[in-house]
Amino acid sequence: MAKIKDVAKLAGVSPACVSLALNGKPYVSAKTKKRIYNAIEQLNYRPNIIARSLRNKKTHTIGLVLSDITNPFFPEIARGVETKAREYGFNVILCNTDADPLLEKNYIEVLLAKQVDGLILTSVRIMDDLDKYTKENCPLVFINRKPPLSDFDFVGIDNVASAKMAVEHLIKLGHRKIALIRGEPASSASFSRYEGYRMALKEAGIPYSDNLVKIGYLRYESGYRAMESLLKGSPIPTAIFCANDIMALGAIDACVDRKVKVPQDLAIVGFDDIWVASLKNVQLTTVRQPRYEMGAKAVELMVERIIGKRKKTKRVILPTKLVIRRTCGANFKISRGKWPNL
Amino acid sequence: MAKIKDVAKLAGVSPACVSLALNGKPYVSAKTKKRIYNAIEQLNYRPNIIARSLRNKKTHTIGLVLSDITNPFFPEIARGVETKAREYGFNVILCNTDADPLLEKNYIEVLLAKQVDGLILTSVRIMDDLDKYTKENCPLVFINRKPPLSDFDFVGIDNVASAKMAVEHLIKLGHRKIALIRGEPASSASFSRYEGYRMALKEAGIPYSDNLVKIGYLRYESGYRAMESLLKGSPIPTAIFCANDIMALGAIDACVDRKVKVPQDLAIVGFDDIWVASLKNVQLTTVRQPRYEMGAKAVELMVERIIGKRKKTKRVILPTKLVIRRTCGANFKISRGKWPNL
DNA sequence: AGGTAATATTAAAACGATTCAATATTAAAT
DNA sequence: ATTTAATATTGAATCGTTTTAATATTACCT
Repeated sequence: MAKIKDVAKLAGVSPACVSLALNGKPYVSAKTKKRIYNAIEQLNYRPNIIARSLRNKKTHTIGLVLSDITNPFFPEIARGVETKAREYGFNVILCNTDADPLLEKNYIEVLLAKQVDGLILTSVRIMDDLDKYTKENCPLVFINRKPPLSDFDFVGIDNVASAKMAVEHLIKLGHRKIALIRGEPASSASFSRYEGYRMALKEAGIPYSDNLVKIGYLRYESGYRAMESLLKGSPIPTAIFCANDIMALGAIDACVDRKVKVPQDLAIVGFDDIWVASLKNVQLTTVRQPRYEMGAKAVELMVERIIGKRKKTKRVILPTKLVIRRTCGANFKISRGKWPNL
Repeated sequence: MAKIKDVAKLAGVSPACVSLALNGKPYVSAKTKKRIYNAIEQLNYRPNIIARSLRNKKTHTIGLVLSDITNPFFPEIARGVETKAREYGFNVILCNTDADPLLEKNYIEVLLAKQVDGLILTSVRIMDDLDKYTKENCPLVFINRKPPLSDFDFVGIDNVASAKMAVEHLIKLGHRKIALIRGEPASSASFSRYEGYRMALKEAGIPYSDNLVKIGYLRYESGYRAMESLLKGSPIPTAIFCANDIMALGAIDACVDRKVKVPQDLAIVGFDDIWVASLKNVQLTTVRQPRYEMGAKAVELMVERIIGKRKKTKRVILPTKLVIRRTCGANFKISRGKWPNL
């Protein structure tokens, strides 16, 4: 591989001059510039960015830590991050942690050692122990789940209000026995959605019952099992709010297997609005979360930090939207049919 | 940030010694080792991997170039790549190209400049002009679409046989008017599936008709439109083989909108077996492609090259499997009902 | 021409690690 | 105790850039 010295020799100038030309610095005459570019062409020279990074203390690389790119929640975030990062001239290192705090920590350490210019952490588990990264010169931006104590940059949604909106929709349709399939208590987002659920019930004067709340792990199987359990329990709900779409799909499938008709027998609302939700055979009512924008915005916050434009922490809350589809359509009136096998 | 010199000073040894200790080289006495580790602890030292990379000419980073992580085909490949890469101590830079050849080329150049140790290219468009990368010391591995001329490492499936298997299934069910919604002619994978389709027809003595073949772009909308067009055309097929699941889902939705019942009126087979295909309300018959394994295998090929274990090119063909579900179940007998609106 | 100012070019010192050859120390063998 | 061998440690060069301060060249003005 040709290096800057080779280019310099061939062009009959010094390496310094080549560097200046390459970086568009002033005071490089037109004719030497031409000679340099010719030499670059001839030698097929490509600057070694690692060497440049070492010198400049900038890698133009950021880390994206998420639990699993295979989970339909994440690809759009990743895409938002990557596309916006490219706009600013950054590359993105993708890290799947499977929500394992140990892996999360490992990855963060590796990325910092690799001198990434910034770190975007989505749905991260580790919450304590994060403070020590405050003094690193590497900005951290959180998406979706925010560390409770420390003040880091953050992009997310209003989970309380969004969940409340979803449940209020069910209430407006006439439902009063509304179940919740929620996420893990440890997650701040999941807890907020739980709060929104309770708030909506309270404001409507509907009593809260623990029997109607199941904990899932935001996975299809969790939704399926939680639904089974709800159908066996008492009271049997007429509507269900799921903390994410994947669990809602699991819940729907549990209904299909038991010949419970959605929405005739049971209304279901999800959360996220993943692509599947819009298929004609699915038509899941859900709360849309602007995932692409969340990723893109996170990069913007990060870049503001990198170029030192901002010192104060910033929390960005993006708007959500209730997308009404078949699983609890607007015209739906409670008229539960007969349930077999219950 | 502490550097190796600081650690050395605090431990009362030379930087060289610290380096030897850190890299587990022999001939560092136990007691100095202890002093060194203490110093590292105290200073919160973290080796600068950029500096190390410059010296070692190894970045332990690979590039993954794909068209769009948002396309359900890719996340599992990416996951396979990332997980296997981690096993070997590599990080993965994710690049979305939207199948734009210019972007592909840009990314490849940037990644090479960033001195990645290897490059995994999936569904890549640029085919000529790739030869110049043969002499780079950076191994390239292709997934899914292989460059026709040059011999690069490759991981994929037998598209001809897999498509043939899918169409043969339809034939076995009694279908004779079988349409194909294929991918772009330029793609080798799409062409092979087309070949498989023709081959199956030929062997069954079914005449081929251009009227039954529509070109899509592997996207939902393409599938939807192609289906519309097929339903308007002549002859009207009794079964459709789609070159990927997303188009199959689009086709199904076009059927739903026109009250054409799947599979009663029309059988549909997809390709890929994305997660959605298994939902109870979808139940798409399809050809499973081991995407995670493809990604993982690609990394293995790459690593073999990186450590210089292998010089000859290798092409790995992974097995596919026909997953039979509702959209053309095994018990399905052609008994087309009446189609409204045709 | 001569002097100054503006424009071009370059040598050398970083950046933070690794490694090799050279040297220092300890252990083993006589 | 002395030599030899084995084990530890280190100085200095290196990886391929960028940048600063110094120097060289050209252009401009009287």
